[in-house]
Amino acid sequence: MNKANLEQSRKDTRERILDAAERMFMQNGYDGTSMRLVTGAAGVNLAAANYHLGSKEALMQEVLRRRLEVINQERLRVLDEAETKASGKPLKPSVIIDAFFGTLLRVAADQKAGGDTFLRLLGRTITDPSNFIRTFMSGEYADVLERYRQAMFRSLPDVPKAEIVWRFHFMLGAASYAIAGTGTLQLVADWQVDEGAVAQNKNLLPRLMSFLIGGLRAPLPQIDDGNKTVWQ
Amino acid sequence: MNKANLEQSRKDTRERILDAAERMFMQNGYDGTSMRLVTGAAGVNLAAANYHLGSKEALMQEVLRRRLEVINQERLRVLDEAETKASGKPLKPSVIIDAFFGTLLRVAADQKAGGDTFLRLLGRTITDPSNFIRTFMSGEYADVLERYRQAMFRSLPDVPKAEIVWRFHFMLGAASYAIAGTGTLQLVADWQVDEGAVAQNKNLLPRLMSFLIGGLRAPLPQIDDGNKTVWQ
DNA sequence: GCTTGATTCAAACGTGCGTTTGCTCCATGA
DNA sequence: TCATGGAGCAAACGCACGTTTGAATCAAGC
Repeated sequence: MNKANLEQSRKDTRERILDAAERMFMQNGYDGTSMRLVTGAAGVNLAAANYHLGSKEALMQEVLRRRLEVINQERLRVLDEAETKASGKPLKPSVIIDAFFGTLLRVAADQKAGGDTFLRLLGRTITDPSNFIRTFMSGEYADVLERYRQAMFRSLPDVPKAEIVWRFHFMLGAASYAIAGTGTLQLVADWQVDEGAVAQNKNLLPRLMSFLIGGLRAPLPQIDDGNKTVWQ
Repeated sequence: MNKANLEQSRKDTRERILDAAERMFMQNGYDGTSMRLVTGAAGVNLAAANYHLGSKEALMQEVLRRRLEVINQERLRVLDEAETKASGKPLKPSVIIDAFFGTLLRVAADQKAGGDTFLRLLGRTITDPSNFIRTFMSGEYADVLERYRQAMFRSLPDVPKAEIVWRFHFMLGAASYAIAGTGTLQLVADWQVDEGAVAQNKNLLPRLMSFLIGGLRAPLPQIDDGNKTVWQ
């Protein structure tokens, strides 16, 4: 075995662990997934997971990081591109929303394998209670969220910033639940029948986009502080 | 000790376990919560949980059931009342949405204690991967979902039913994430500062309602099957 | 040919888990 | 007065967990 093959072999084991972990975490959640389950699914020795990844927490972080890195860099790139094209003018809300949520679904659909699995893992992880996951995700998203927040503020100068933040939260929730693919309440009958249904489903993105933009542009509610501006 | 006091004592222990479990499950998730943690927080003996509730799974189900029962019965009552008042005519979408999500928040806000804790637990449980929770929740929601689905279909006769189901899913996601109170991405700075913030926050409901109705009434997306109807 | 260092592996470590076991306590009612 | 049975309790059960250990394996480099 030459050096390249050795390198390949090492990489294979590590990535097989990551791929299996992604699948198991998606299906069973973090606490519901054991190292034995992961290494069993990956077809490697139990100790290999700790050897290559360090710990269960580090394994989870790497599962999330390796894909979020690609997605969030692309999110920044697309936003940069849109702002360059707009040459200083504020972006339309729909452009920002598509750059954020559309990029997520497009990148996931592009991945050779695991894109769909990751989407559903992400949809569940976003509400995970465990502390180290919340901390890690905050860090991974910090830059992207700050840039998109500013873009939204510029895009909607007449809307109170608190209102924008709230609606961004609602959008995140709607998108997360949809890509999680199967919440507790299985309303869409053919969900989870096909493993690759979420990312492959080309109808999800336009459906989601319509809903999100509709929600974002809805008339502002009447709030205690007397703000009655209609958002249009 | 007379019969009434015995009864009271029995009830107290059982309910203290349920209250503590509700709090711990909300904070740590189902798998992340141990029976020792629950009974410790409740100030009762470890064996008391199995004695009064049977098992950890049964404990979780009872935590959810005792509040969902009240909420879902009220949801049915409010919908019945609205349909009676409409005397056969289809309801407005906003009325249906308020009957579903508004009732949830109002009932939770009414509860003397634990309403807010339960809301956040519910927001997280709705994406829980574990099988027995999904099965249980499906059963608990079956009647309510069927009634509301039919009401929505009648309310929007020109909109494809598949589209209505999708948008109901989006709404569920937006609401769940918002009431979970703290997702991984903490956009709203003052969230989770105050234990009673969600249910007490009178501004959440109007904000959520505006967003949901805006999303529900958004123009229909262009779908592969060529449907271009605008939903208005 | 032999050392080196990275990888694999079976086995074990200690710990925390859900649950069960007997025992004690004590109000109840015949 | 005393048997009855619900409730509380300390202790233990067997098991699965994350992690570590130390030996075995093997290509690479001198």
